[in-house]
Amino acid sequence: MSLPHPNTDQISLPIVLGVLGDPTRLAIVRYLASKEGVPLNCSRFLDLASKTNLSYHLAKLREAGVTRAEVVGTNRMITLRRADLDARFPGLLDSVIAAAADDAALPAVGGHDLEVPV
Amino acid sequence: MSLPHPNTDQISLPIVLGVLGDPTRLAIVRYLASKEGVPLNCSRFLDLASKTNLSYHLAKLREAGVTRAEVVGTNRMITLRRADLDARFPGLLDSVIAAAADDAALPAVGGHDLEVPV
DNA sequence: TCCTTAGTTCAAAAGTTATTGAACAATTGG
DNA sequence: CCAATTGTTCAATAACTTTTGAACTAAGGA
Repeated sequence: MSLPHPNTDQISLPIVLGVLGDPTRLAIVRYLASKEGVPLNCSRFLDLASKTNLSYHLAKLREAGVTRAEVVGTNRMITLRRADLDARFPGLLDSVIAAAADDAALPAVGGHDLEVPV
Repeated sequence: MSLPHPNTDQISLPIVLGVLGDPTRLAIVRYLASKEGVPLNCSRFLDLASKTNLSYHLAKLREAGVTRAEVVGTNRMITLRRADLDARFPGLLDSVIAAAADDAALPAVGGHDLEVPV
């Protein structure tokens, strides 16, 4: 079973901007960008919001085409749709991430760094 | 008498993104960008919304730090805060404008091209 | 001075988004 | 099978945003 995602040409600029105009979601994107390539499950974002609320924000990001969620067992592995966003809106994601990186007012995520237990 | 504007370091990324995540405001910004350097008065945007509603959207853009409004007689002359936005969020405005340029779903503005009667 | 033009403000209504807790479903491990 | 883990859905509420019309202010021109 898989979750609904827009395809690349359906990604809309105002919707993407609107979705990124929320500090919680911006923090999620920033964290995904900092671990780019590594699929993360939802619980990695629990310092940002409650489980229910995260489900809501992650659905918004997915429906806007910003993230992709793959079902793996009971997990949803989440990645940034970097290639699709770069194709559709060149430079946008990079400038947003760079701007978010030095915005002290944004909530931070992280600490428990155990993505691949060696 | 002058209108309140945030100064450059007060411009916030989520607020800017949120403000741009509205098709009417994105169309305003796109039009300002297409006439960059030329200050435009509010009535130039009347194909996008009613006068009252424009006042609302233009205030949002101004309060977010995206535009500057200068009072000249009974007019408010509006410009993009390009230098400030570029300083604060390098590349962001350009990528948004470029993306908006080829988004057919966005409302268009223009036609009556009489900014400087020659 | 009076009229017009340009834009704002206000209050109300309508619509949308965010947040919550309780209940649910699906998978995995013991 | 049972329990735990992971995440969703639902309904309710709270909080914000958008849109509207009527009333207003302030400047400029006749």
